[in-house]
Amino acid sequence: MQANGRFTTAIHICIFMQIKGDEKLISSQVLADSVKTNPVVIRRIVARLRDNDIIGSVAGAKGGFFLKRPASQISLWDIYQAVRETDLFYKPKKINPECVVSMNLSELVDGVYSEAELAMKSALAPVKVSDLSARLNKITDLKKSDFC
Amino acid sequence: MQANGRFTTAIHICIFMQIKGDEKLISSQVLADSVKTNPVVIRRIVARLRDNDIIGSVAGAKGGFFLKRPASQISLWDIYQAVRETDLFYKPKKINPECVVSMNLSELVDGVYSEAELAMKSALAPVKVSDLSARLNKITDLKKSDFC
DNA sequence: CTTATTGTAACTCTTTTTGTTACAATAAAA
DNA sequence: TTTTATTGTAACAAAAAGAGTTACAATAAG
Repeated sequence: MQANGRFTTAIHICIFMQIKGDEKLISSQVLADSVKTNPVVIRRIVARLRDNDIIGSVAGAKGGFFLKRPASQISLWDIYQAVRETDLFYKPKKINPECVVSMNLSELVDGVYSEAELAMKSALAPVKVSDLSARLNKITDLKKSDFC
Repeated sequence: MQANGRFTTAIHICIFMQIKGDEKLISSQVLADSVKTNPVVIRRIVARLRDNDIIGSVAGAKGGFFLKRPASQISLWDIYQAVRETDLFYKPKKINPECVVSMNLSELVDGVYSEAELAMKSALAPVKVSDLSARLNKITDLKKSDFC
């Protein structure tokens, strides 16, 4: 899996919670079953979403998670920012002080890399969790009962 | 280093070759010194650029690499495509057949992920290796002699 | 022939990510 | 108040991806 496995899983979590978590707390175990992973992996991703005010949590028996905002106000860009660890592109740390190219490379690519990231933002920001849920509904004509 | 270390290094190589490799072959050893890595690492990246008609090579003594096209016709998008291994975003391989969200997630994110990639292309494609070299020239007022 | 170089395989080392175990903290419920 | 279900997190193991290294056949210049 790549650095962005978290991103796709976080989207999964948010869609799941919109559909299934309406007025109800969802546990990390239920999410883990849906995603086919370990509850701790879920809690780690949720921790990042919690830090970014996307998800809230309740401890103790019958505790769990809930969406902290309407799904229509959670964009894929919000999620991407919450769960990403490293920069989109790598900037070199080993610099050869005797080479003008090496010395200036970071500065040279800096502008373009920022542009690329902004471009990505412009693609991800307009898409909300609710848009994906709506499309899922359209695809599957789903009833709340008929999924895990 | 991340998955995209290759990308930045490949840009480094191309800029270096435009400035220093004018009418001259550049060896993997010289590039490795500039990048502060091993010649084999360079040859591996160059192999990808070669497969994409960005760089050509000559074997044997006094052999080396050369830009196969004018630097003004090599975009960062060309380089990105040449050296990238995995998709920009991860699509899940473990699918839970009992969960509608899991079952349809790939299809749900597919469109947005493509849009994000296209957005990135629109940022990277207009920038050519020659643009970066030109800016390097402006920054450093470089003479061919004064770098490694 | 000798030498310098690419191309590539095979392997190790390092870093990143994911998975797992364990347990304190918490709150519901009996 | 004890039991139970749950989050939060630390610590560690396993897996995957990358980068670095060694080795060597193939090639071409001199």
